[in-house]
Amino acid sequence: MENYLQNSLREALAGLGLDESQMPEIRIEQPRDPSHGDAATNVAMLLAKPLKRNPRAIAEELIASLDLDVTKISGVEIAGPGFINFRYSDLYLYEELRLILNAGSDYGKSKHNHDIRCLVEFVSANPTGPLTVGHGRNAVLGDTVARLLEWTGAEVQREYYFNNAGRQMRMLGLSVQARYLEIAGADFSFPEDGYEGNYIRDIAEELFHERGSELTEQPDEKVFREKAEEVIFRDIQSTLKRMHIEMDSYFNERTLYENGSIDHVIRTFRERGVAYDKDGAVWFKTTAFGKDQDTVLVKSTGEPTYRLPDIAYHADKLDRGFNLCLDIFGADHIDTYPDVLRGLDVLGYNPKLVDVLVYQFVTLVKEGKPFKMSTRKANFVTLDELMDEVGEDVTRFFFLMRSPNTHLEFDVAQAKEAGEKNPVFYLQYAHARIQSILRKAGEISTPSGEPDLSLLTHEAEISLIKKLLTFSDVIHSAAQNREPHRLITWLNELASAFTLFYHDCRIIGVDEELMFARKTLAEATARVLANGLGILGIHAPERM
RNA sequence: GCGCCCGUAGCUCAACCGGAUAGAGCGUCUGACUUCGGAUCAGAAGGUUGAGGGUUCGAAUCCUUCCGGGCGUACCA
Repeated sequence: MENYLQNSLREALAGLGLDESQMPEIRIEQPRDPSHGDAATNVAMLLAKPLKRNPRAIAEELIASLDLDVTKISGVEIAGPGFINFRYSDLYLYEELRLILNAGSDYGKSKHNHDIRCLVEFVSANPTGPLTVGHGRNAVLGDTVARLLEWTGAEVQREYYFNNAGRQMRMLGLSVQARYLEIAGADFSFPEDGYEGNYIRDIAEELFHERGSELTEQPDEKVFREKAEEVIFRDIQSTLKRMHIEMDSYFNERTLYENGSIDHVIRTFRERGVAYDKDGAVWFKTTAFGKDQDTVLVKSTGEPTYRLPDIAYHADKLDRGFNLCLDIFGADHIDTYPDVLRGLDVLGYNPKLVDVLVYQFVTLVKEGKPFKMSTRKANFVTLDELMDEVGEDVTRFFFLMRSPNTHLEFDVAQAKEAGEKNPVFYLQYAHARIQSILRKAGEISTPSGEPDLSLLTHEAEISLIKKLLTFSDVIHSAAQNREPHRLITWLNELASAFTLFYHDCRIIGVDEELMFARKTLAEATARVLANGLGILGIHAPERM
């Protein structure tokens, strides 16, 4: 419909003597106020300045030369400072409504991004502890944006990037070793910066159970580190699975050392004159790109900083043929990714193929006070604990309902009493209620053949249909902006439009032709609710 | 200090690329069907969009100054 209106307007403008260069961008939007029609454009206002004419006069001429199909558009009017408002014809609405049920679980899918091969990198927590509510936002955002992209036709791969070497992992191994020695009754000293969580003790106990005290003489922490990694990764994967997140691939940072990518980056940087040695370290000349300071790529100890493998990793993704690399980052990484982009540019890759979704942090509130989370200090609430309390659906919903760009306040106590207050139930309830009605209505015989949808003339029926028809638009806009909360807002509006219909229009107990038509509308609504909840990774229940 | 993000109703948040009278939920108050699920619905109260200035037909949205909060500004990740 949007395309249709744009094309018609473009033709009309051409008819007024405008050539390509004068043609403004024709945007069709949905007016906030339904009395302004179903679609509107501001082209006349955009033309007012270049043509030096009154926008309303332009709009009038434009309308006069518009040639619109009456089976689609039933009315056009000029309003306000020069908006042109269109009203859809009922015939068009009935036709589109029929398409919803034909498309079924595919309804809402589009091909907007059919040319995109995207790798979404998210979670990417190193295996030093269980996933916490701090990781939750990342995990759910990444997965949902991936789903949104899939619904707009993109090919998507979900990847988890991790590093199982380095200081933190060593510390983890030492922590487990200390607990193991403690359990075995041997001398031990807990490392100063060790991991204090109870899960460390659990891992040590598991190890003791399997191997007895034969490991007390181990010279280093290797065995313990490897065991910890194995157990923690298993735990992380089960948490993800519980959240309906399935990774397609796991990428170990070590690969980049083994296949020479890291060396290649350094070598190329030196050749291009953007890397140099100073004080025993290798530096990236980021001042040349407008940064205050140059950045260390390889420390004087010979160990690279995380930026170097990051650059190599992104080059690797592009080498694998993806034309969109989407990273899901917390606000603390906001300053690091420009270095990656610059690095890619130096290497000859197109940095525009990398896109970063930066989300603001989750503030954990405990007993009314903000609470600083730390995996090492064991100050955290795990995602599993959260799901035990409020369930998987509420957990996902919670992380999606707000714009990634705003801080998310997470009050533990409030989440626990979430129950009825939680808006996710409003959506699920609407779906369950429709299913209940359909079950009851199914026991009553309906006329055979196609329903006569033209019987749907009530205001509540019409506005419900109109709402349904904007489903794929909202998916598209949520995908393009990487903002899943838009879909939630929209689903709330849909559920609300349905409830209005439910209160005004009975399905059971009216004339059987009308019942058939209304049943069809209810079915279409349930379909769209289920599809929408599915994108959010939330269950659409038959009963509650 | 510098950089990025944020500031909207009592609270938590919306507002699609600058559009028409800034909207929801929770909370508060007043009401509603003897039939399809009351986990519902209708209505009321609640706002100088942090403050000032600017840009234009039009600003919560863009620019600028200030105030307040978060994050970063490591040879940590």
